[in-house]
Amino acid sequence: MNTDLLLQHISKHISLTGEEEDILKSVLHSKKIKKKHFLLQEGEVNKTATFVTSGILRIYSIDKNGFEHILQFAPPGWWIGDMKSAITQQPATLNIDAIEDTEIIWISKEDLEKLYAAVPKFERFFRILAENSIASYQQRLVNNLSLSAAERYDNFCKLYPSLVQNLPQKQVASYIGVTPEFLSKMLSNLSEKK
Amino acid sequence: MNTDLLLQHISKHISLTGEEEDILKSVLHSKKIKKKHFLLQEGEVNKTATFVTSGILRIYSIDKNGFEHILQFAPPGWWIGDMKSAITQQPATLNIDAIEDTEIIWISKEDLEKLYAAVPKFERFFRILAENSIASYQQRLVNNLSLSAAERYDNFCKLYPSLVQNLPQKQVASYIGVTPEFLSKMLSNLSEKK
DNA sequence: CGCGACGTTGATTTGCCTCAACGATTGTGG
DNA sequence: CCACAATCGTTGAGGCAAATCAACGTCGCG
Repeated sequence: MNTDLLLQHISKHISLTGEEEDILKSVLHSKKIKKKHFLLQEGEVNKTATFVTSGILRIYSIDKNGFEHILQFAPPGWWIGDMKSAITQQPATLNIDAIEDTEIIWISKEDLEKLYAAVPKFERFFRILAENSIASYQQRLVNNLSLSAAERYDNFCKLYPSLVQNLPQKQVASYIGVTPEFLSKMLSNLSEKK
Repeated sequence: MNTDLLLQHISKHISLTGEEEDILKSVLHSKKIKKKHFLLQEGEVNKTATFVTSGILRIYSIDKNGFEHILQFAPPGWWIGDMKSAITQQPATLNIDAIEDTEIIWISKEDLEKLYAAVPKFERFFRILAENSIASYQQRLVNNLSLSAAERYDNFCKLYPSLVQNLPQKQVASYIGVTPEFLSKMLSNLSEKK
């Protein structure tokens, strides 16, 4: 298991002794998820904290008409999960699958509680992580409420330049909240204006 | 200062000794905010954690055309803040003001750090708080991406029945993401169908 | 090779917005 | 306590951004 990226990510917010690092490593597991395969499906319970080390995951809901709405992409270095299900241990309403072959590191909810007990510093780490996540959800909401589709697209490109290159266009459309057809027309209008 | 509601709220997630409670109380301040007055304005830095004990606050952005978009209401028992500004200590892009006369308890960022150092349990408390907040932002985003205006209104009424009673209709419109005119028409259509 | 996912383009529809005018209610200063 | 302004909700006419539906070309992959 390649824990380099995870340890590097953690060390940005808290510093661990060798011993604490060992405790952490004792609860880590790794897993590979093939393209289009699920890490979590609506109805299952989200029982782990998940960190992406390679590839890309996405988390999305499926509405009553069968359309997907992407909440977040998780490239390497990102955490992902259905938070409501993780907290309540009730069935998830969100789905997580792999856009390309992906590797993750995961920690079970039980082990995470043990980790908090053994090394309280991790409470701090995940607090900081969660607060950063709130900040980006607040921003995302503001954007959805106040920007036009073209502006949301622009914003997405600036925020995730590397993702835009690697994602099918319809995934970007689903993230910014428009139909694939509309995004296609928007982009062709945009390029002919130049 | 009336700390009952706050202590009760905290005790749902962690339990404090008498001594720890005293340490907490030593960093608490209270403040009254009159209706329509600001707690935080775009451009200022969010330097405190804020807990509402009476009244209602709202947090919102103002777009380039001058329209307000409400991210959250905070009735008694809720925390509120511009998370990005609180983390980075950069100027806020969000505004917080009082919908009615309101009382809050606040903790400065510096004191909060001291509190974390003195009583690490509070890292846990705010981690749990933040994770719950993420869960509701995820749900809010799903709703905004997948529901019609009427469905979002319905949802809001079910989620915050007491708020719907006490808020001016235009505030609800701003929260669910429609114009006041449209919400008005929606509601009159809805009632004539019955 | 052939199938299925993806992107494109066009015609049409629609959910929601804009602008404007008008009562009703609230609140505030004289 | 009244007069006036400000805010709020309502209603209507018209407009626009984005959705819908359908048809078609293309490419990557099994």
